[in-house]
Amino acid sequence: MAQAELDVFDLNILRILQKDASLTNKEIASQLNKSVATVHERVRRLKEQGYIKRVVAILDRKKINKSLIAFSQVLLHDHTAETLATFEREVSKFPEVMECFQMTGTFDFILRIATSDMDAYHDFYRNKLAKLPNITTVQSFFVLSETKSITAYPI
Amino acid sequence: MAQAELDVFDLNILRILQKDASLTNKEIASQLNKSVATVHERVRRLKEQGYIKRVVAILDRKKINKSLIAFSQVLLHDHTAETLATFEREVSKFPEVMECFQMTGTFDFILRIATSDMDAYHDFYRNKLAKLPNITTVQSFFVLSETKSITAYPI
DNA sequence: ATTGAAATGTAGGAAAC
DNA sequence: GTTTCCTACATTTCAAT
Repeated sequence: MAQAELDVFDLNILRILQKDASLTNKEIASQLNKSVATVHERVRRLKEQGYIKRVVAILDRKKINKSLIAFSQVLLHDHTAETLATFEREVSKFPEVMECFQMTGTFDFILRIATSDMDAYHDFYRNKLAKLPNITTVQSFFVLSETKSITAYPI
Repeated sequence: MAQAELDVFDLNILRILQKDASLTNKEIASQLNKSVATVHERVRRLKEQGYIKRVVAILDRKKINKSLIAFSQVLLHDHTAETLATFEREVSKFPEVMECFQMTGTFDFILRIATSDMDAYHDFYRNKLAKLPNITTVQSFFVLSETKSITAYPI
């Protein structure tokens, strides 16, 4: 499968779907002055080729009792392939961990942790995260307020 | 409008839609052993009451030329309401800024910045971020690798 | 690759329980 | 609040360009 470049029409479709994937092909077609069948075919290809990874519902975290978001910076003892792989595998299993990135700089990983409150975070920290092997330090920062939070990349 | 509590059925619907919002009501109904109309009504309510904020397409950032993700920690000169509000308002206007959170700890804000590469980040930093008023320091960390990245809260 | 039109399936609304 | 029924609309396929 040749990975064709995206044209302006593809990009416009992606822009729209990143913001609202509940729009119908008809509405998208009308915005972009194309036929419904063409939009359908383009969207099918964008999914098939992996540009669109998935379509998800974004919830209001405060309404579902995930009021506390923490960013936790983790430093490991060493950086052997084994140590890194073990940490990544184990930390990914925790449902509280929504994101885990290996980073440049003075620590190794940054985690985004979602819990209901500080008690739940504390429990996660003591009984899950801090029990993983080879951790030197964990430094946590908590979200006070959310100024902007979007999933759409600027394209 | 009374904000009713969510029952197990609501939570199951939210769990499913957080992972795949392209499923039809029919498929959800079959998974949960309920009728399509019931699922339809529950989903309608979950949207109306704001539990579901929006439905979006998640793209593969590397395929759309957003290979570089930075987390930037920002410290401001002061914390008057005016200074905070101005920073929040202005930084939110930049399309590269996908997230902005005010934080506890040794800095004021954490930003998630998406750009194509280090040159583009540098340009963003010098010509946009660093030009905002009242910034004391910006410390940036870059994603080396993505171990886990989901939008679904654990519920 | 794009289109209009046909066929299929789903969403959305109404009425009864 | 749930179910069944019904209509409108959306998706999907296809032949033609």
